[in-house]
Formats: sequence, structure tokens, C-alpha cells
Amino acid sequence: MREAISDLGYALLGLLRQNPCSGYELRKIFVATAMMSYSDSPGAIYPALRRLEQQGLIRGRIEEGPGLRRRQMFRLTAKGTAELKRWIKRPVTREEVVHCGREVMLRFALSEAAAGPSASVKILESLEAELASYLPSLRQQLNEQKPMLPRSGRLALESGIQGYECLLEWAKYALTTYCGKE
Amino acid sequence: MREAISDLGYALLGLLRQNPCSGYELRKIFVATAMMSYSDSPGAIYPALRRLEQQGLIRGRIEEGPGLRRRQMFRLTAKGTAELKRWIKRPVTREEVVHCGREVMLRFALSEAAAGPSASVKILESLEAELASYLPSLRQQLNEQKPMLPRSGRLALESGIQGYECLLEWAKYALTTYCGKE
DNA sequence: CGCCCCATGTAAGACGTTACATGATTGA
DNA sequence: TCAATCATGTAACGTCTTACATGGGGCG
Repeated sequence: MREAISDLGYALLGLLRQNPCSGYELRKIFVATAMMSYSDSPGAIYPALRRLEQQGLIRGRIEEGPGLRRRQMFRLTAKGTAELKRWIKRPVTREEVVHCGREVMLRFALSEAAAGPSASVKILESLEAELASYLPSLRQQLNEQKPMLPRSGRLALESGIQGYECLLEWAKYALTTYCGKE
Repeated sequence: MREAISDLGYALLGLLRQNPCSGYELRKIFVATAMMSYSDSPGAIYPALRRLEQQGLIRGRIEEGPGLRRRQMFRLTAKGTAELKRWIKRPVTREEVVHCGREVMLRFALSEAAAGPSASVKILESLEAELASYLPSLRQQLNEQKPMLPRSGRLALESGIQGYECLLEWAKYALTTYCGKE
């Protein structure tokens, strides 16, 4: 297998396919839209871009000029486009499905036995609060970006929102099982 | 902050709190129950155990004897129990919430624009198939282990199942939006 | 002039992955 | 006895994290 590409690498390819960006602009996307959990750190993005360039999947062109900040715009090559398609077309595997939300659930699963029911309740309450404050911002993102998104992009966002709504329902239900018999 | 502990580390602490295990037994748990997405590879587990031991959170005792395979049983120390509790009691943060199921959704979000609607449909179909075959095994796990699990463990499993059911519903709904106008 | 933001990078360290290596014991 | 399984590791490699470093440009 030739050099594997990380999730971050594919996220970068996907963003660059839409429109050419500099590394800094890509960072801002990861920070702002929070669309992803990908690292916005320069120590992750710049090396990743260089790797993609060395593999011939993207090409960077330095833009310079008077009264212009030096920066490097990256765009996909034909090879990069092909690799992105190849990756997209892979069938979904069990392992991919399993890799969902880990840490919080692990904490909760262990909480009652290791720290008592009150710890479980606290986790559920803070989870509920976090979701309640996060969901509206996601819905707002959906409404704002809906016109610009391709159908699959919109659906993916909706999937995230529904997943969180589902989790919120579960948290409320789980809380009721702790009521009255702490 | 003293040496940070990885997710895998906390998973190991959680399992060892329930009952002392050897490294090999821990590996088997990760392989078999698929309870987690944690690595079952010796290259991950044994170094992680040694790190925990060096931090004084667990202690290993080698069991040997005639007609007995040499193996090392690990158990939590008081310090390890305390650290596990401390971690469990941390409030849930936004970042923790966001870190859910990444790769498949990224693929799907990019699919329509980068590879056409038929690629989107194929992802949805294989996701649906994978979920349809995975969910029953999860439900079976829940039924089998229900008696032995603490309440929070059972609820965590239920949360996973409900999340996948939710995702399956979404996949079906998403598929309908692609019907008739490929 | 000084400060903050743009924009890019590097270095040290930790962790996980993959692959390989080692022996002992059970069971056919 | 021969293979499979038990049980534990090691080595190379790549990636991410954290933190620091560097410069130019806009702005008060």
C-alpha cells in the first residue's frame, strides 16, 4: 500500500477540491465552522499539505507581490482528484462505523461503578447542557449554509444534528432512570 | 499537567477496576466484545500498561508456577482508582461532544460534488447494510450482558444502539432524497 | 512606534500502527 | 510431534500535540 493518507489529509483534499486555499485559510475553516474535529494547528496542517504535495495530489503556488502578503495557494492536481474519488468510493466497513463518540461514553459507562451514581448524573447533566447549547449553533450553520451546500453536504450536516438530538433524548431518558433512587 | 493519559489508558484503568487482568485478557476484551474501538494490538496495549505502571496507577504481579503459563496480572492501585475517578468527574466539554463519527460522514459530505450522486448512493447503501448487520449483534450483546452490567454500562450500550438506529433512519431518509433523480 | 493579526514554519515528544520475534503449553 | 494458541514483547514508522519562532503588514 502506498503512503496512507490520514483523515486530515482527506479533509484537506475535500476542501481544496471546492476551491483553492492557503494553509492559513484551511486552518480558519477548521477553527470557525467547527464543521470538523480536525486539528487547526499549524504543526498538523502544514506538514500534511507538504506530504500531499510530495505525493503529487496537490500543488502549491506561492503568490507574492508588492503590498501583498506572501502566501501559498494550493489546488488539487488530476491525481489528487482521482485519489479523492477513489477514497470516496470505498465501501463502508464495520470499523468505520464503530469509531463513533468514544470518550464521553466510556466515562459514563464506568462512572457508576467507579465513582457512584452522582458522578453519572453529573456527566449526563453536563452532556445535556453542552448539547443544548451546541445544537442551536449547528442548526444555524445549517440554515446559513444550506443554499451553498451540495445535497450530500447538507445531508451530512443533518445527520450530525439528528445524531446529537438523539443523544440528547438519550441523556434525558438516562437521567430519569437516576431520579428518586440516587 | 502531569503525563496525560490516553483514551486507551483510561479504558484499561476502567477494565482493571472491575477485575484484575493480564494484558492478553485485556486484548481479548477489545477484540471480542468490540465494546470499544480501542486497539487490540500488543504494540499499543503493553506499552500503555507499562506507562500506567510507571505512573503508579496500576501494579503488575507476575504469576508463575509449574504447569502454569507465565503471565502478569495487573490491578489498580489506590492512586489509579483516584485518577480514574478524577477523570470520570470532569465536566463534558464541547470538544468531546464534537469528536463523533468522522470518516464516513466526511466521505459522504464530499461525495456528491467530487464523485457524483451515484457515489453518494453507494455510500448510503453500504452504510445501511453495515448497520443492519451490526445492530443485531449489539442488541444481542446488550441482552446477554444486561444482568452483569452496572446501570451506567447498560445505558451506555443503549446509547450506542440508539445512535446507530438513528443513523440507520437517516441513511434511509437520505436514500429517498436520491430516488428518481439520479 | 508598538501591537496585533496574517502566514508560515520547526522541534520535541507521545502515541498508535504494522510487522516481526520469542518461548511455553495445550491438543490433535 | 506439530500446529495452534497463550502471552509478552520490540523496532520502525508516521502522525498529531504543544510550544516556540519568524517576519511582514495594517492600524492606532
